Amino acid sequence: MMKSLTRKQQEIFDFLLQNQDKFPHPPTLEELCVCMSLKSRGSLHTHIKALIKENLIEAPERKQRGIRLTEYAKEMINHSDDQSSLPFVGFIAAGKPIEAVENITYMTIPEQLKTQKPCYILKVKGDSMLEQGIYDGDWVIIEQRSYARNGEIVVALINKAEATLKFIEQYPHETLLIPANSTMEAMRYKPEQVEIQGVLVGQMRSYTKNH
Amino acid sequence: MMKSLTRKQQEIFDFLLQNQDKFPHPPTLEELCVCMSLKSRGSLHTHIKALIKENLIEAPERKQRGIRLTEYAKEMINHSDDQSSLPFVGFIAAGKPIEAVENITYMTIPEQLKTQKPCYILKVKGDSMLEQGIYDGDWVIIEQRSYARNGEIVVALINKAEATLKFIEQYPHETLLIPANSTMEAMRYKPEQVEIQGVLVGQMRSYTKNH
DNA sequence: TAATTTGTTCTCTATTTGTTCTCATGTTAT
DNA sequence: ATAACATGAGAACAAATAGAGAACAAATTA
Repeated sequence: MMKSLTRKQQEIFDFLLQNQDKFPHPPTLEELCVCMSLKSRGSLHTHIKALIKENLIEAPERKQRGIRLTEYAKEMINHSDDQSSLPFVGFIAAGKPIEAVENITYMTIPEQLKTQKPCYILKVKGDSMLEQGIYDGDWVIIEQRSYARNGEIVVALINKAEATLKFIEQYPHETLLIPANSTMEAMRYKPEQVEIQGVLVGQMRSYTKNH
Repeated sequence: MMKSLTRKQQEIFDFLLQNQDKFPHPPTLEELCVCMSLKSRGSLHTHIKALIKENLIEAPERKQRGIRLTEYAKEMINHSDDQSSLPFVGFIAAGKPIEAVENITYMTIPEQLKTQKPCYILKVKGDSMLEQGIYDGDWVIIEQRSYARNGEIVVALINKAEATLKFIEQYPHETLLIPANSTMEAMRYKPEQVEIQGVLVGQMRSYTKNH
């Protein structure tokens, strides 16, 4: 996240973050040049391009409406010191690795849906937990944890390759991963094949749009 | 949401917002020109057209004296301070009135689970929406609304006595309330027996505790 | 009815702004 | 030392924005 910002790029980004409310209108390149003590719009623009590439600044596409931060960028400050929000990190579909999203976004989550420990959010693809009331497109809140009790629903990594969301039953020589869908079979593994990546603690669904 | 106005457009819109009470009649283009220090009505009109396109100003349709803000624009200032918490007001169980809680509590809800309009939160008792993935103990986010489209899930008040959460189908002489549970029957009412109190827009479930 | 006001469209022009270039100067790492 | 990179200046270009003024038709007023 925010891997490769140059010193100057960081400086410009910080300035925009701190002064976003102070501009009546989003600043133009010319105005920013003055603030940054630059004499050339062109120079500034190369930095702006880099910030656009990092999804921190809106791409204006030649529109003359000033330099404005993206929602993503604004989230960074809002949620950096705020413990009511959790990161939405990717998608989970039974049998595939977790598909990480390119830009992590944050969602404000009610206290009742999370735990004291670190949690993150995944979006469910597929119907393997249908009978547990977890549908395609639902969000799930996962507590980051490497162990589980029998009967909990876990994010399990199988053979270090496939991720899945299933009930878990662990016995000395066998680990069962059980979908809540009667059309699917329970899967049996040796304990060392299954790595627990987290435990389901909450679930959410929107009935309005496709997010 | 007011995506991107030009500087001049923003300036004009701001002026109208701040001075909407000060004009005995809605201002004419000529009067606005004076306020904005413009010499040409035509120039101003292009900006006005842009604001009309953004649904911030009513189109006067050649009527004279017609520059006025839309309801949408007026809402924007009222709802500019949107907070992300919604009130948890009570329990809903099929066939009983909504059971209000004594102390209303507030839950912070992610943007993705609500709408622009006022919403509130209920907790579900019972299994009448089981096959829609809404379980006993789930929270539901309800948009306060007195009408619904067929196929939406609504909070319906029957005979001014019983509240329930069901699919709705409305026909000229009959209103159907359909549970998503194949062991239960659809219920048929006369339209005047059914009062819509809200529409389901989101759902949440905790897997950890009993709240 | 006639005169005036007002909204609307049009053309023309000027300025601002984002964007892309080239060139030059440092700094850092291999 | 060489290459790679970060940084900055400035020129040049195209598109977006902005304003002036003329002309016209509908609405309003006298």
